[in-house]
Amino acid sequence: MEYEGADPGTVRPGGRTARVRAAVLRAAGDAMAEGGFAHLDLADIARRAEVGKTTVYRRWGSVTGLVADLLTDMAEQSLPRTETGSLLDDLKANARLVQRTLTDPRQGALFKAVIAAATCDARTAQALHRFYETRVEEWAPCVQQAVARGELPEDTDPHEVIRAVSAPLYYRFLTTDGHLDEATADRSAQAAVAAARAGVYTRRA
Amino acid sequence: MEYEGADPGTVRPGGRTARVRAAVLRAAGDAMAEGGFAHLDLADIARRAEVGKTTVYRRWGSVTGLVADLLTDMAEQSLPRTETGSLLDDLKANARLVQRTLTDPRQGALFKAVIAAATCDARTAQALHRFYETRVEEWAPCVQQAVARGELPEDTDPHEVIRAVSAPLYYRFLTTDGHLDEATADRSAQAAVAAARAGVYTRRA
DNA sequence: TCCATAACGGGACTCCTGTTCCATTTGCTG
DNA sequence: CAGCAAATGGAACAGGAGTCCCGTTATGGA
Repeated sequence: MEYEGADPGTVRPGGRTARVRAAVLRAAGDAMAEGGFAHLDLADIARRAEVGKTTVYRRWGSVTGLVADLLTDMAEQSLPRTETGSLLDDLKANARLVQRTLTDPRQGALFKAVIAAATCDARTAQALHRFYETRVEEWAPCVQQAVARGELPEDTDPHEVIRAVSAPLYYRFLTTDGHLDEATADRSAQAAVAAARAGVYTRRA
Repeated sequence: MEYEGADPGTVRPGGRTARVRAAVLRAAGDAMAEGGFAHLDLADIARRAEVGKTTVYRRWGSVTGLVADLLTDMAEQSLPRTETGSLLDDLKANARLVQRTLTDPRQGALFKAVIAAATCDARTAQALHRFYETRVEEWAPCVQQAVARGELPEDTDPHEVIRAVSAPLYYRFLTTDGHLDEATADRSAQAAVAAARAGVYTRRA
């Protein structure tokens, strides 16, 4: 009577298991970028990954489960952050990074699909939240430095400022057909700085 | 040889056809609010609406097509706007309206599903864009009045300001698990005002 | 190196989504 | 109010997504 509840892939995570996971996650990303969330089919992903259909169903169970795993994988690979010494420039760099990501054909489609998946399943939503939490955490220091330099009020919430930079870009990305250009990215950084300076993001406000 | 390309429901839009459309759209809204976009099944919607499954497939064809129709229907029913004479108060009212909508269990789930559907299909995305365009258009006047009063720079883009109010709320709604409260709504209004005053949303900026 | 078994892969099977056909109902027009 | 055809609805059908079974492969530990 062993532990039968152990998820497949957790007892022997190395070798073939790891290769299969990498291939499937890659294939899932490709499929989402090409067809979007709705047309996603686990059998097709298995074919792309040159892996048995049964394996995909056994290890991930559903499309949303697979996306959740993909998101935890994405959260682990972090991107380098700039460090210019100026809050506005740092936030502009962040905004342009987001803008480039969402504008890129493959990445943009991928993010759309991932967001769609997260709205359909609680576990996937948690994975998405964690992904953005790590991204926000990575960029928070540049706000903290601005606070230390006296550019911003003492009790400014760094996370809120970083989120304020991304928010307009994602909002445009999802709810308008206007294209996201660099000027838009710069505006969102400027807006975040203006609001932060005005003390909107202080914790006690 | 008549016009065979005419979509079903367009030649005799009255009577039964209209009743069927209303029943199906209502059922679609219910289904989306309950199960989310992924578990959406046209046969189930037909059952809820007490309508033949064939009818739903013939008139709307797919889940995304149905959502697109639902969105044009939603865009037509407009909500009343406040008129307080103060930009900040107007925008706070707008922000709280959005916050209440997204927080409401049924409406919130519905919007999640609708956004998910829009990421999967170009036609549905267009319908979603038009929906937000009309909403933004409705609220733009209060920004224009603020410009007229001299509260904001001359060439401020009113649409951008309204979008700036909603953006943080939607961003939180989709990418974090933090709950949307009135304080958050007020902050987004304050941030929009601060940025607008700083001239971030002027057209030539 | 060798063994126990975790993990994979193929194929058959089931159920459900979406399509097609045709009879019936019911708007619209004269 | 009468008739034509638009629109609906039921039933049968087809195709594909997801499950199950069991033999095969190869991992991790001794």
